[in-house]
Amino acid sequence: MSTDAEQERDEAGLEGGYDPDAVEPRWQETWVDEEIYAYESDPERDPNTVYAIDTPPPTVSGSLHMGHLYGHTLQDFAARFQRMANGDVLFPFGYDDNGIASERLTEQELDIRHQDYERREFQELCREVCQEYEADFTRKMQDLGCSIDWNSTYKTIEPRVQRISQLSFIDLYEQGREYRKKAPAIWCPECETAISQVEMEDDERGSHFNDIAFEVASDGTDREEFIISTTRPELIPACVSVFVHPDDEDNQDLVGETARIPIFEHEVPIIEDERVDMEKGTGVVMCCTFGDQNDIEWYQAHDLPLRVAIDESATMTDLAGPYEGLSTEEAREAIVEDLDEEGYLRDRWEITHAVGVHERCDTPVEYRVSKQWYVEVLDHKEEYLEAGREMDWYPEKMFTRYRHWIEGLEWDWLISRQRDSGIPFPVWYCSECDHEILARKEDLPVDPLSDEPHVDSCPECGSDEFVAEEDVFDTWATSSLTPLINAGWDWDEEREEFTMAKPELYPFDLRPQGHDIISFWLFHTVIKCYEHTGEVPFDATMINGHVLDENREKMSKSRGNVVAPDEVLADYPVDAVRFWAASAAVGDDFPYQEKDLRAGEKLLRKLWNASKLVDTLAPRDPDEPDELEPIDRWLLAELDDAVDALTDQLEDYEFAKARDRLRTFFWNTFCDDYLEIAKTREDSPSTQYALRTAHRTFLELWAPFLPHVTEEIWQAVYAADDELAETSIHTREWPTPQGYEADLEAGETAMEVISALRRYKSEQQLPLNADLEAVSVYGPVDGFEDAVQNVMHVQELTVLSDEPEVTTEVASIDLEYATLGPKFGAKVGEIDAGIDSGEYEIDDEAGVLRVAGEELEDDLFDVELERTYSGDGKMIETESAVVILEDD
RNA sequence: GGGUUGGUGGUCUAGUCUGGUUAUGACACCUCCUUGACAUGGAGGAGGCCGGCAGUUCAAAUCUGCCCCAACCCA
Repeated sequence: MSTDAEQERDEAGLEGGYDPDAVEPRWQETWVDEEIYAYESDPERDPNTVYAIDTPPPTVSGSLHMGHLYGHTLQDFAARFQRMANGDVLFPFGYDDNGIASERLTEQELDIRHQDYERREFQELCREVCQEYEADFTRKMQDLGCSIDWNSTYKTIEPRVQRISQLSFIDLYEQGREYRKKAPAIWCPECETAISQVEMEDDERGSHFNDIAFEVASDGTDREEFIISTTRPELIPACVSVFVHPDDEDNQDLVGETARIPIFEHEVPIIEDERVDMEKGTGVVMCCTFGDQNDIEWYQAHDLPLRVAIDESATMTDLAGPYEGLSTEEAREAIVEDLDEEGYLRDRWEITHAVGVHERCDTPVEYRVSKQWYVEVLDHKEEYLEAGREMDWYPEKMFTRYRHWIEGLEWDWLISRQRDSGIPFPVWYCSECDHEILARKEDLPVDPLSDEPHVDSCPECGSDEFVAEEDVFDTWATSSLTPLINAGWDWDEEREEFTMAKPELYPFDLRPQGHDIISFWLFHTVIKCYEHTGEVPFDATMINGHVLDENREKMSKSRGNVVAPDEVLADYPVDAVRFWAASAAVGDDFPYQEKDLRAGEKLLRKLWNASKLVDTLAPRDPDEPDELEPIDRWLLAELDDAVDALTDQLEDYEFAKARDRLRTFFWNTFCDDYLEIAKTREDSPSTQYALRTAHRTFLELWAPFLPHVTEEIWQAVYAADDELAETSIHTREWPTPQGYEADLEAGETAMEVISALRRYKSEQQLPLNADLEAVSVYGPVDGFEDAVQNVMHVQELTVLSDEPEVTTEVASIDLEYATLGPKFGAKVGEIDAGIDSGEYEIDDEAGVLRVAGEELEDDLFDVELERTYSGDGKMIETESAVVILEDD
């Protein structure tokens, strides 16, 4: 395989056009085969010299989408730049395959039910099914040309990660940061598990508002009944009280009375509470076990009883009497019908409203009281906020999202899930006294359902009967541990402490993350790792925006505007896609645009063709002459500036700025200006040296953005005959400024003069290589005379030491407002007026401008002269030169 | 409903934190040109009251307030 590739590489030259279809897959394969991006750990290595990325693992059961492509491409820009600039880079890859999504995938693929299998068996099946998906995902990722170290991968379902997850649980437990408690929790009746707040989202659903009459059972008021409005009549059997707002004068008479529930006949108190929304319905509301979060708050605040009418699968319980066994939907219809029949239903109309649903299955959630495990977070909000402050945020403004999320936290983190697969809690309970028995760290990973606890009897009560914890961890409890997984965190039995196999990686340099999941994935990772290590796990976090469609609208399956990476890559080179990916400022959403991809393709061709030209103009490895000529020194000095600017921008993750800076400098300055001049100077050793230096540097500077085309050209032109690991452009040192000094003003002026002459030819409809008879230049172009003369085909070029015969008059006066304003303040208006009306005097002797009774020093104004040329030929003015053309 | 971020030629955008009078570039459009690589190239041109309204200031795309629109997060 690799010999084929090597052979092809040797044969590759710069003949013909650039063929990305052939070149890109060839390099992708070679890079992977020869492990160009492999990271070799050295625990002794100075952490400051390693650049490590903590890549959040994608859910493998989903297909690769533009978000994956974009996110990983951004990371790759950073990885490739850092690898060149600093040397050691870890760019790992993980697969998140222990979530509900993977379980469902396995069930579908194999047409099985997880309930029919033992937990370990089912996990084994999950692993098998996911493996195929992972292989496919890996192939697609490799097609993106990212410099991932494919030796450093992990799966969240693998035993090593299970062990780390369980270690994490035990460590937090021992620190007293976890507790098990019976409390209301958000519940998905479809998945039959508790879920956390972040897994619930709002969805607009059609429903009915029902006005239902409740009788007053006590006699403290004249009223015999009142009306409540509800969208969930099936909760009537679960009603435990009725609430009225303290400011609600119309209904004050009800407070303190007792209501009788229709059909079910049980009686409940009427209580006042300011959480009632007076604007909604009649202002009287029922409180049930549980319709929404308000019900939970009331239950806790007013010490109300529980009436559980809905079970874990959303089926009515015996409390619902005749409706027992019905689903909530069936019960809703049946109850409404019966209420209507008995005269309690007073009105009913259709509405749409926001319903909380489980994001995985879109099922409306219930609230259920159950015993669950929680991680305490509310008491450490300040510390987590401080951890966020310690990280560098790119862009900075994203920190506010993190801050607001933490400030708004109201629940501790619920980490137990009632699933049959997933990573089990390493816990048993004493069947007598409910004492918690945790597994020993050295025994992990364990599954309490098939493993025995390490004690024979309960240390509390001596009982020898144990009940295994059946619950498994929330996915985030595992996927929040990726920095620890990547660094090889583990419990060292002998030293009795946590250790890391690759301590030099931690804390990681960069954490990439989509802006929509800062609040859970990033947040959970920060707090978990912080609690385990006492350190913030990342130095910096880079928040990427979303890829929108061509009309700047969000891509979604329902809208049918999703663009698949496969389709894009079938039409465009990966390097062109990367060029597009670099177009947006990090953090901004940006549209998928074919025109940007075409612009990328054009750049690849330009780079290829310019390389071909350079190859014909100069030998590949010329010696540096003792003295560089001005035009060549000028180019290299400009190149130094570009290297400087680019290095800073890439360090700050300003990929869009770096891309534009480099493109402009390469295309306009190097190709349009310098290469045209170089064509006329190919025999000059100075130019040969500058051409090659610039060309090599350009390839290196482009390498993080365009890894394939730069490697192809580099190997064809410059690489020695050696191992690819030694010769790849991607393992080279990032360029540094060489300290060239040049007369930048003269260079700039010369380019202006050339532009002016080009414009003249264009206006005269002349070919650009047409001869010009005689040109005179007045302006600083020292050392660039030959360049101007040769490239513009000027037969006779004269540099004037004095201004040409012109009559001048003042055309306008430009004021330096930046210094004038602070100095003269309100007087500026008068000064402006004086100049406009011509009431001013320029004193050339003293170098001052007298206007509006003030004397302005010469640094405060610029006189723009209108020149009228009276000699032979045509005069062209540029910013800092005057050009005279005689051409008849 | 609350918060955050953004709104700049036809399209995408730079500039906004740190106010300074000609608002950046690319794409599309029009005109012209076979430069020793690239016509998938090159030169030039037209096109913007910087979302709206007020305010601060000698001066506002930039600062302040209100409003409109969009996205995201949270209810």
